[in-house]
Amino acid sequence: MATLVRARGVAGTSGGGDVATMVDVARLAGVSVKTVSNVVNGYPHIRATTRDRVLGAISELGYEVNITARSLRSGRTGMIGLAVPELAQSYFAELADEVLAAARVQGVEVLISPTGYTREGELAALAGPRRRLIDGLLFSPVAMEAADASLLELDFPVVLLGEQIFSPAIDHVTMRNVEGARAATELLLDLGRRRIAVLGAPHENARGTSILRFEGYRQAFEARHLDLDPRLVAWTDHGWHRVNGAQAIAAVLDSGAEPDGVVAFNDALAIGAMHELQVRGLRVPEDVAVVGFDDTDDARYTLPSLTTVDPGRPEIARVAVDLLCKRIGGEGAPAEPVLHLAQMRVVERGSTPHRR
Amino acid sequence: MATLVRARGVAGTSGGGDVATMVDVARLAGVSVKTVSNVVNGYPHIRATTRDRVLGAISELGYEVNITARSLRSGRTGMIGLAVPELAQSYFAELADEVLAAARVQGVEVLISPTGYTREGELAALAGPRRRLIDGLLFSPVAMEAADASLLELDFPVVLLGEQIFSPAIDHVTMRNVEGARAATELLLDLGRRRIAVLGAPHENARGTSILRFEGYRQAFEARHLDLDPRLVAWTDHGWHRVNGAQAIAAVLDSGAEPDGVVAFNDALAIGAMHELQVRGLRVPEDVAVVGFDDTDDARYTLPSLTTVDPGRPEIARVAVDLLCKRIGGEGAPAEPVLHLAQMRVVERGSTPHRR
DNA sequence: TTGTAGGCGTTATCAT
DNA sequence: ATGATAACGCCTACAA
Repeated sequence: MATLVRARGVAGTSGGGDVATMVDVARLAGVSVKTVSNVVNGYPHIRATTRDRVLGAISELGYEVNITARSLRSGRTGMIGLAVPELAQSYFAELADEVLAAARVQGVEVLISPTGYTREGELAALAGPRRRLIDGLLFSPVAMEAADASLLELDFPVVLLGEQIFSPAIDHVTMRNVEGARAATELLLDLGRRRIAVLGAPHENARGTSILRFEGYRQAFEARHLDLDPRLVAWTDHGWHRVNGAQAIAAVLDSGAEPDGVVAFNDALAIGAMHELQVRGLRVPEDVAVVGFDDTDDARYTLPSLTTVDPGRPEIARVAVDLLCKRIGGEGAPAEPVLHLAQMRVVERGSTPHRR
Repeated sequence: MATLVRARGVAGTSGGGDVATMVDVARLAGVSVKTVSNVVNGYPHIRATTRDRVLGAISELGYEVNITARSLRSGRTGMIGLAVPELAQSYFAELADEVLAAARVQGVEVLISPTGYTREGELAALAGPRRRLIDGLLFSPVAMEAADASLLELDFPVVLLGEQIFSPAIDHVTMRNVEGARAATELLLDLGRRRIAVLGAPHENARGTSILRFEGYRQAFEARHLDLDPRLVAWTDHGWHRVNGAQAIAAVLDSGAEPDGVVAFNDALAIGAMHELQVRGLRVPEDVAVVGFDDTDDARYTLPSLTTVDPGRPEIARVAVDLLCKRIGGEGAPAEPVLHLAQMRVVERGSTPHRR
């Protein structure tokens, strides 16, 4: 029927401000739509002259493929999700930058969902209309409970970035939490410190990260047959921000525990604690040596600069994105679920004295 | 024709792991597809019993509307872009969190593109396939040149967040740069400081932000008939990170200029500078008072805590998202291009002595 | 108030 | 190596 011909096709012009489609390109190049599609998608068996004609028409019309139409047809959106608590926490901001860079290499876009440290926020990242926008999800849960683990078995690939080991059936890419916290604690023990406060310890609603890092702290003491002083163990009520670190070390100091070292479970806690120590007239590292965790950029420019555990964040981002893309593509993906632990190392700076 | 009936329709089952479509819902509810669409989109004139039947079928099948198909049909994706240099810079990370929150209120998704402080990165955010994924763009350019301004006149809405006033034809939502820098400088002058270094001053490839904030610094001196010492004016080669602040103040100190105050054009520069000052044995604020710009969370937990200019970031995010959504919807949008300057204020902390 | 018939721009199938 | 045609799932006319 004549009505099948589109209006701007009838007019025979390129349509002015209108956006060119494959039909327009095909008409200008004198080929079929399928051939244009083949050229656009790099299909190999195309005569060079044909390809040149098509490419000429494409650049003449300023044609760009309509990703929405491709998505509808192919069932893939070319986007992956990144669900993290908030970007204002440097660790997640830097992780997001690295995920975005790795995604660019893979040719996929990233849709970031802040989950706000809440269970509801995390469940919303898994369900809802957002799920239809992405082909897979990088998920860093901190508030979900073990009982929610079954929700992770979705009809599309999920790679967990956090430390919550919910299920051996799901891919995890994460850091050596136990080893990192143990190495941080051992650094202080090597320096002769014995009254080492720990900030971010697990309490009732413990997060996986907290449990694992505390285990590293505990192991370091146990290996040397030293006892833990419960007054030196501080947990935080509302997250691991700087303010929580300041409050936590204040509670330790007020208890009369007189710490000579601090292991903080992230850099923000360490920075807050260092601030509070210095405000109270204690010298870092002479009176109290401090070690953080995450090696965020913040840690380089405190005074003194902060000794911290580098968890291998770029490696985590790259491995996780590559793995997720393989799962989505279905090619080259390992048959078994992956548990990848990134390379870890302690970065010694001014908040701990030099080791001899 | 019989071939139009889909395979799983013939089978008459719900299709197991298959995803339900409007056709499935319509069949189960015994209504037409159009009616399902009406219910989903909140069309008012529907009989209550019909709506209930449809809603029942929707929940029974676990149906969710296919956003991709809706996008193809409607020509909108329901996503907006946010193009900023990098998330690792706290200002942009906190801005991104606030944009995401405002977008959630508006019911749109946000696609973040890091532009890496490069002209190519910024042009890529405007062109390329990414453009087809979003209905509008929040754009914070720092490297584009005035000659590129015409590229901003796209076939879809753009709201500029940066300070580059390229064209009066484009919506801008930004901060009071001149007033903020002037207020910061005047605070130091009020305290009796006269040798006030400025970090982040414009040089050849000047960014708009730098030019505007330097103008504020200049005005404060001019208003008091004081001269500028060029040795106190420091620009940075590679961005406004902490390391650049440390290098810039080092250059000032090495010139023998002996500053008693510092105005840094963002908090990262201020933190780097404060670090370098203290490493060299200078006391903040006694010997050198320091003021930053941006009121990032970083500024609260330096030692001393950092006096800074709060540029009204949450207001910027909210106003920009709301304006962009209005432009996209075409309803309630102002006829003229908007220039919105957010409320600004100086937050006094420990890096400047108390004013009497 | 509800139903029917395209078509949004792309890719897959099948044919040539 | 290339072409014709049918979906992908939804929404807008128009019809009833």
